[in-house]
Amino acid sequence: MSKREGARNLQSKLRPIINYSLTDQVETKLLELFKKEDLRNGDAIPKENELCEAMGVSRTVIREALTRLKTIGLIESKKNKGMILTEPDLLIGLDKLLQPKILSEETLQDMFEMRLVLEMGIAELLFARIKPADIADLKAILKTEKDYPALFEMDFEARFHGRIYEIARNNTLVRFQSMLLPIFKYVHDKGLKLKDEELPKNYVTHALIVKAIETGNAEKYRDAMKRHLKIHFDKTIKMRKLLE
Amino acid sequence: MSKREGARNLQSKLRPIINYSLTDQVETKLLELFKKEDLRNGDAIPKENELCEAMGVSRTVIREALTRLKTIGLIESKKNKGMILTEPDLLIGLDKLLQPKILSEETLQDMFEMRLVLEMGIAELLFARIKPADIADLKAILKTEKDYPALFEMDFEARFHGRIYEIARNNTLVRFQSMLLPIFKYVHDKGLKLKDEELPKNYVTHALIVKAIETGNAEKYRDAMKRHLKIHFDKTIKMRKLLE
DNA sequence: ATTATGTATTATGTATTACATATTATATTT
DNA sequence: AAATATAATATGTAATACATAATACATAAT
Repeated sequence: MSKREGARNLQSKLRPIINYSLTDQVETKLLELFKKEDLRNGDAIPKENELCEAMGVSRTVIREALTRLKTIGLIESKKNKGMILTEPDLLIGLDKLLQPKILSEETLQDMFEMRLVLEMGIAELLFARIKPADIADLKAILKTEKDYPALFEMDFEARFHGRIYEIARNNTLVRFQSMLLPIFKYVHDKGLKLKDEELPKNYVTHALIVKAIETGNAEKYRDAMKRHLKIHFDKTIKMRKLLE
Repeated sequence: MSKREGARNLQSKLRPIINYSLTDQVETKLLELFKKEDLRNGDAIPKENELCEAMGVSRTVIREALTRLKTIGLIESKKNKGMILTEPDLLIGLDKLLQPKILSEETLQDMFEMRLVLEMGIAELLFARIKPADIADLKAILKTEKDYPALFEMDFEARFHGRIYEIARNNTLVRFQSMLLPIFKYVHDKGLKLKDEELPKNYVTHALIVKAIETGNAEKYRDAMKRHLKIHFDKTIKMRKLLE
């Protein structure tokens, strides 16, 4: 039995000690408190000094735990008023993290695919909620793209596809996809570049997608969208095989 | 013009002063530093005291800014070693936020729909990556569900649908959907309860979905899934109309 | 010479105290 | 009664000191 194996064997008998810091404990206690007291959105929470006394720790620790909760958007503090529970923004912090340099290849690929999944999956909600005025809007957007040459022009993509989610009336998705797009572009650009002549012959433009929306149904929309995104699908499938 | 309107009018001319706290500024500066220095995953960042001196603020402020970055998973600190940049977990903090009580009806609905969208949109990736062994796995899961009576049995749903995402080989989605499911269940349960006899006649079970996967293609899968999720689609469309 | 143990150093974690500052409520002035 | 000054309050910031865990280095034992 090697030294390392010996250590592991010992570990299985003793189990390593996990040392939760005071801040960790306070954070947990605070979350428990909110739950126990059934505090809602907008309700005030105890003052820092009250928390110090109640938990028997320094204000430093209390404040660090509170800072964490503020960071995830669970509470808000006003200079004299104290602190209140807030409706947290699920996408908070995401904008700071969704940057190519700090994410692994793996995660970037995951996000790339997530956008593809969303574009395809939105169809049902889109058709359930679309109104005539929305189609007019989409057509207006098309006009501004008249000489739409490039395969992936950020601004165009953001506006057009963003509008799709707006029509589907899901605000979280609207915001999420707008955060996703820069990542998508990055992964796209980094991947194997296609020469112009390699562009798929039957490339589906936004205009064709609008047509599918106007005259078709969920399946037709998806068929158009799938072809619009074809090279991206091809690319991610190729990439994922390389990562394996 | 009311007093309030007057104030608003004045505001449009003057624009309120936004007062970034020291911590805010330090946080921004830190992020800039990481970018400027092109720091990567695992790289060490300056010591707290060095940062204090460099920026001319107290360690209190530095530490509060650092706590924020730790909270979103951007850096990690070791007791004597100092701090390093880490690959942030995009889903960090989400588990603390994805709780019915602290989210608005609107956001809950958004999340409910997001799951529906993902289940439908995953089809392409699923079929691009599925292997024979995966189908066997799915069938094994079916066996454990043999007397699958309920419309939405958390554990079954989590295992079956989770496996779908695993097959699609997107780890972030796997984890995301597992966090999403409790929310989904909550929204589902809260909504109008269906009596047994109201259950759709042609309710599609997991078994039928597996069949669609085994013998079909993306469209067939989606058709099955759409019918499997039909009452949920119906419900969310009804709900959203109520919210308008 | 090698291994185990003791020691010093280092950087983060926690505690304490003090003061600054913005907001609210109260008191005062006109 | 309305405008203004004042006090009280709770968070934001600063400074200092010490605790503690991890590492490197020195030392002693075999």
